[in-house]
Amino acid sequence: MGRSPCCDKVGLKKGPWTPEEDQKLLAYIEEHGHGSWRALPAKAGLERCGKSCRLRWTNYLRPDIKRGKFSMQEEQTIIQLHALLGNRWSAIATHLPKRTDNEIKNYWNTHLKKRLDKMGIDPVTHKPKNDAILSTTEGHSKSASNLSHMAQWESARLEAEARLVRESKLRTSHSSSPSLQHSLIGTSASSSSSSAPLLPSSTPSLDHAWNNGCSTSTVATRVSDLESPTSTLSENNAPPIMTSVIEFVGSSERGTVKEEGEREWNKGFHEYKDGGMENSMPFTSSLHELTVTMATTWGSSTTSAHAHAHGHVSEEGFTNLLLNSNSDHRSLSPEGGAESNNNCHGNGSDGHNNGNHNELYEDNKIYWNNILNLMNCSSPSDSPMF
DNA sequence: AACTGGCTCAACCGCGTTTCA
DNA sequence: TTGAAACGCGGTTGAGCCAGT
Repeated sequence: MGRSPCCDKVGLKKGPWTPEEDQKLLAYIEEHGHGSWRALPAKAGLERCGKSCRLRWTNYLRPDIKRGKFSMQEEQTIIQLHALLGNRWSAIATHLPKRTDNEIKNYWNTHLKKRLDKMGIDPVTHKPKNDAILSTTEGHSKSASNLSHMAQWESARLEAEARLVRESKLRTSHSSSPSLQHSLIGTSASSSSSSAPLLPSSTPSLDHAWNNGCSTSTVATRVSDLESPTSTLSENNAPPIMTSVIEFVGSSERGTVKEEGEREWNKGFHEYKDGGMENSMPFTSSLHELTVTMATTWGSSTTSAHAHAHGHVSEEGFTNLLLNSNSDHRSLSPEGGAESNNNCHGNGSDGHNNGNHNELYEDNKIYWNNILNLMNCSSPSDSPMF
């Protein structure tokens, strides 16, 4: 289990990539796919380690990477997901199409963290720094403390999903075209990671492959909009996930995952309830009831509701939910916090630094409403486990 | 013009996980 | 079953840029 020795080799170049190196790497991958990263540098005529090549490709050269400023919506999504998932950048990147985990991580560290800090919110815990401010709103404090629980559950959920994806890959591979099959099996089954889909050797154009890869799958659904540059679940992307969900309904494998998840969520629910959050979250006494509740709650989204009616929801639902929660005026909590979404930690946030506690409190309140709404929406039934 | 300090982000490092012989 | 190799993730670094003095 030792460290990968690839970067220890003497004579390998480090540091910034030159345009010539980029060109070589691009040309090679366009023609052959990356295959084994380890073997790639030699084959491509690069004096780099495979790891460096992979990083350069995933973070910079890939054709589907969106560069430039983050939109406000993206910022909010990052903040909300960070509150739920912590520093799981690849998982966060899953929900931000065309952004790399590295980019998100950098953006968080250089912009968002500071912004939250200025707002008086601890960027690590997402709890208000000044507890006194919230002392009159015990519910929010409890919400804050329970958030870490939620994050743990979400982690468990993601892991369960990853298992599901892993299984689905194996399953779908039997019915997929050989090239895609190669692509799916060839990727790592790691929960949060997989390399970019391998390109069929006959693929004439890289862009073409990226744009059409999904269509060759048995899952014709194009969820390529959800593709995330680096990511894990995203790359395998929604299609495999959805496939697995569809295929596993009623199957024993799915049942296993479901049971696991059910136990976790039941456990979580009790902790959650003990924490006084039962009013903020549509937990119900039975999974069926929960599903129905969520389907009803999500009535505004046909897709989501439909998915819930079948007991599962794809990643897409979660992402859309995040994004929609920023733009529409759904009010899922009694306070209707979603209505104020757009200003709490976006552009307007910097205007709240002057120590006005009322304003700060309002900011925090809105902020937490957002997160709680998010949790409402991305709650258990969101998971394929259900 | 020169210096300084802060900021940004590409790239590296080290570790944990997964794969495979 | 085991251990080495390969891979991917998150934390960290440092070169380059820019604004302020």
